[in-house]
Amino acid sequence: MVRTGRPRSFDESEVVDAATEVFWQHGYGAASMRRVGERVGLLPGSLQAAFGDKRSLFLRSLEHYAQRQRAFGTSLQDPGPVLPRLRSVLQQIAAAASSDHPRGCMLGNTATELSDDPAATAIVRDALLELERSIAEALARAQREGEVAPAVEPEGAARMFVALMQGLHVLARVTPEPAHLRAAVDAALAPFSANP
Amino acid sequence: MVRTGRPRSFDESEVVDAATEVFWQHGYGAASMRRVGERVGLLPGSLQAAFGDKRSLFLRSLEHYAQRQRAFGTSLQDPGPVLPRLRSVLQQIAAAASSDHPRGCMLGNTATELSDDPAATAIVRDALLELERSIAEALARAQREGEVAPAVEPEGAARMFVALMQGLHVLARVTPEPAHLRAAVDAALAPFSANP
DNA sequence: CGACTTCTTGACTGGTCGTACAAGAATTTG
DNA sequence: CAAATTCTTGTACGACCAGTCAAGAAGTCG
Repeated sequence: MVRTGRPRSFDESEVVDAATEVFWQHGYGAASMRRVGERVGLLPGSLQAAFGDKRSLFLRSLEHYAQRQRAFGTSLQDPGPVLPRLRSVLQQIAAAASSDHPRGCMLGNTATELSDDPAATAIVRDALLELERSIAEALARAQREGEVAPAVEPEGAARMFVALMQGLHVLARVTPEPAHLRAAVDAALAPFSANP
Repeated sequence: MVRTGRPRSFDESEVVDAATEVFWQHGYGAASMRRVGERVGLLPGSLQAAFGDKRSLFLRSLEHYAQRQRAFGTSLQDPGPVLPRLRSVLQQIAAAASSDHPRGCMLGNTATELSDDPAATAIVRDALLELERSIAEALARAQREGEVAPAVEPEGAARMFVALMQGLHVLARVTPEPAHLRAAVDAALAPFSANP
């Protein structure tokens, strides 16, 4: 069955990209369909026809964001030391404190704003659980290779790191000085190294 | 100068209490003045006359919330072991995961939603900094008394705990099982005890 | 009691929002 | 070329919102 009729004048994935930016920056409630439309040169009607209602477009943007986040989790599985990579990502989050308009993590933002929406929370939960698993596996491997102290319990530690990441995103919004948060990162990582 | 005229028919602090509940639960954008008014039996006009615009009422509610939070910080200064008290508050946050409608921490919620509002972020920043100082002082004292391991750096550790608290609030919104988060709490606290 | 002040009421304004819809434009199929 | 199909356009609708305001209600002071 070949699709007939007038073809789309826009690239669907570009619109999802733009919508993700808008929802990420402003949140679900404060972002309007008109704003998303203006950003890509589309009128309300076209958006509705192509993506359905606002919530549908948001959920699609959230999935898109979650998909991008998976890249970090899989990169942790690459061979080599794990703690420096963990430190790097935490410090990147802390560094957002010096940004003019830190926008946090869209997963955490959504958890905060839309905790009553089952579909949204499911996407967030799945993405964070997957990240947690990736970190736990990487920590377990690093432990076997002698990088991480034997006393560490990888699963609990991974959950702690996920919570810490979300907390740093929140604090980066109100902390003017990134060094402040880097101290928290150092304190969290200090007990993990096998070499005292 | 005695105030004349018709007296207020409502208790101002009761309205602030109610407004705090509404803003805490729904956030700034999703809460309406009418909703706050209905909760205490006031019409829009009365609210405006008594508290000014919506943002003023919100900032007052946020200050009210921050003031209540200070109680925990000062309670940490009481003599006696510190780590059990720290564990207790973290586990209480984790326990919110089993609540029907976890509403997180109003400070973190505000940081996420209103990071562009200077007055709001200032209140959040001050409250979290004060909490951080309280934790750092308590940790330093516990360290002198042999409860906390000597290798711990109290200031960095305090910042880490504040971040962890905010992160747990976020995760509690999407995590159905509190035990999941309690494992993160245990992992965070494990390296702090002086007795291995 | 009466003048004065403050508060409450309830309607109203201007604006934004999500969404629906009808008419025209563009493309494919027969 | 003509019919069918799909997309774009622009407008319109109903709902909700923050904030305003005038008129009446309820007190206090002289």
